[in-house]
Amino acid sequence: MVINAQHSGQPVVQLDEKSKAIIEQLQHDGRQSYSAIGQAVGLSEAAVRQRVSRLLDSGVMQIVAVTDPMQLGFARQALIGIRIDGDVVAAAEAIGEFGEVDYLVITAGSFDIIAEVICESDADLFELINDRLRRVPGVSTTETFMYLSLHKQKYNWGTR
Amino acid sequence: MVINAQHSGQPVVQLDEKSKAIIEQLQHDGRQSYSAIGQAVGLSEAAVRQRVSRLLDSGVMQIVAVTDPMQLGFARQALIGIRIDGDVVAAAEAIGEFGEVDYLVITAGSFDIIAEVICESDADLFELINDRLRRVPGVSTTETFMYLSLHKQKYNWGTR
DNA sequence: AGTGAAACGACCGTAGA
DNA sequence: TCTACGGTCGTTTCACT
Repeated sequence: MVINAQHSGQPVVQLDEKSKAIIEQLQHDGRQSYSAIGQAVGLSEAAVRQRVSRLLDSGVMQIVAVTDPMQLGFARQALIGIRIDGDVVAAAEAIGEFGEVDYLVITAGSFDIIAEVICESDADLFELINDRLRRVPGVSTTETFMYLSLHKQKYNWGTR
Repeated sequence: MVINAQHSGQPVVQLDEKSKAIIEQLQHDGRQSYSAIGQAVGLSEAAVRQRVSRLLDSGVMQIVAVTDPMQLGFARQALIGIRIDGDVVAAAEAIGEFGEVDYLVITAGSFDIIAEVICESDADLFELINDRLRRVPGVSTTETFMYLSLHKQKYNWGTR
């Protein structure tokens, strides 16, 4: 499941100030009414609606619920750096299948793949790494970085 | 800005099946109407609204717009592993101030801090790491993992 | 916590500039 | 791509369970 790749030739969307302002509004509250947004940015309700539809349809923006894993009892998070012998993409596909993996990138550097995992307990995390991750074809070594605290997390790209 | 910490004594919220189903709906489309959700999960519109309000007020869930940095011209993403001499938290605060940093965790392992950064160009990334990051008090060494491709990204925690 | 009903406001399609 | 305008549907409030 490749969502995006650098140098993929994807068109880069140029947003005007109005669209940036709309996105900014929706980053604070994704359920704001179109008319409220319109008032904030100086457009009619219908105009806001059209622009939001375009942003959603083109995939530039998504409006989704995000949950806090900690508050839901998923207390063990970690980043895992993985070195691969052989086909990195195939390994990435396989590792991406694990439900505990919520984020996976192929990287340049001393790791080929870095994945973020969310587990309920140390035991779950250990089982994932030891019993499943290390048995994925191509995985040679792994290095685990347990989260001690999450200091910053933001979603507001494209509107700075 | 500490969003969360392990062993922080935060109450863990127990969600029933209905609330999980509601979250699941909103993870697919954060602007779905309460009545549509109600039909999907078997509750009245008013009941869905009350539950969603509670989930939002308690901070368990957020409904936000997320954008695709690539499509907006932020083509250089990287994870940076950072080793700190001295006060890790102070360094984390300082590094978190950089606008290019969208994600920052304090970790156990061979890095003290791991940060995700999003830049428009290699030059921006280089400037960030060399001119600003390495001058943050306490930063001893850094290791950069450039993104080659993003294979998986999901937001649907708590509802598996 | 959940339901139901009525008033209000938001949303959606269409038409026109 | 914007505004204008009705019909329709969603949301809100309130009384009740």
